[in-house]
Amino acid sequence: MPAKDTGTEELIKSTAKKLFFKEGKLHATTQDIADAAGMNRSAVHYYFRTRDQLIALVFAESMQALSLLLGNVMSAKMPFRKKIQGLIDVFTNEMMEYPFQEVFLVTEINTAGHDLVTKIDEGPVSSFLNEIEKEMQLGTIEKTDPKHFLINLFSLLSYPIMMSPIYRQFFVMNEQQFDELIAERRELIMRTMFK
Amino acid sequence: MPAKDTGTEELIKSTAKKLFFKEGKLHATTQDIADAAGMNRSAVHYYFRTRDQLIALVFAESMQALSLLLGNVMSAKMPFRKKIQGLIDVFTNEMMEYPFQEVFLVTEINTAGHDLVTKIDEGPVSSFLNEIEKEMQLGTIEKTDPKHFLINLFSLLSYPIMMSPIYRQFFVMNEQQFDELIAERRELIMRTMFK
DNA sequence: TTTTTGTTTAACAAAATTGTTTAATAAATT
DNA sequence: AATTTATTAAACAATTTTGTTAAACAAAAA
Repeated sequence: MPAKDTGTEELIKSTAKKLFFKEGKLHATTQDIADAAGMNRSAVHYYFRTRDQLIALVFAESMQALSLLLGNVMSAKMPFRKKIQGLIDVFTNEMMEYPFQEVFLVTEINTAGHDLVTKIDEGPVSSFLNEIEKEMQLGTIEKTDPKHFLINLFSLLSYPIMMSPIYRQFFVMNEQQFDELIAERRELIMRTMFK
Repeated sequence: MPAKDTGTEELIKSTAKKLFFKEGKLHATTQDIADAAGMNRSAVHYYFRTRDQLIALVFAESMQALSLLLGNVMSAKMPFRKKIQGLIDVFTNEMMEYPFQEVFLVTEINTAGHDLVTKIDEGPVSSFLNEIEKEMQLGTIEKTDPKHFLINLFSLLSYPIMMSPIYRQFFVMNEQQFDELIAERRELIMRTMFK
């Protein structure tokens, strides 16, 4: 027998993620996925039974990965400023690779009603909120609900990238020009968040 | 004959918008729309022929409406600060009513490849960018590419609302609590954009 | 070599979604 | 009142998408 080959299963998942997260094709069918992966559609069903199960898995893994990624940076032993710099770097990279991941997640929640509470570790976030609050008391950053600080940060990081198909047309820029604009933002966001 | 009744046609469109923009059900079928509008699915086809045409129309109207809404504020004869205040108010209201409108637009562009250049009036945006640049020279706001100023503004306005299903779970807040958080942001965004 | 096991595909079947046609209905016009 | 026109809905048909089954295939184990 062939040694239990995890390759194909992984290929299907990563292809699904490519279509959903990279290309923003939220309506991709199992046929679309099979085509993009260069295989028969039955393989998709063989490994994941139904489209819904594949999507549920992609959803769960996406949440887990994001949670882990952010959790690592948030709970790292670093000075606050460095941590924010880390968050900006890590999250910008993630968004550049998967611009529509969050769009997929929110749409899935809206349509299938997934429950992500069980899929994320609240710990790092809640202790990071405390850290933000301390920093506010130190006067490094403006005093508000620390949730606003986090929301602002992710807004400035995510929105421009996930909405790039709209804003690229709006500002009449090609993909490269827009990428340069995004690159400028790492420093810009840093300046905006402090002071 | 019955006087050409625009009521039903409008009802179908507004119901489609409700599903797409308000509830974020991007996969809504013609049956879903008909059900939500309380009518037979044939009516949808009678008025719009195909699902694609209905969606194309909803897309175009959405772009037009947004363009008009923002254009009006941007080209209003007001001091700069007032104009930003106006943008914040108008856009927050729009987002509160249709949280997933932009998600719909970007997904449509990704899947159907709509071309929105023809659907928006570039004039107001480009002259508003000039106005932002002048303000930067006056020193009211930080000096960068004025596009960043606009992108920052819309990021802070849109993202938290369109991602609320995720962040509400993230921060363990119910709908009302989150709405209060959003309400606080009008002033917060104003403070963030200036200084 | 021949089993056994896991993988891939083709063929089939079922379900969901879309689109059309035709008939019924109702209101305005002639 | 008869006719025309616009609307609605039921019935039907076509297409798309999903899911299953059975056979072919390949590689490891017996």
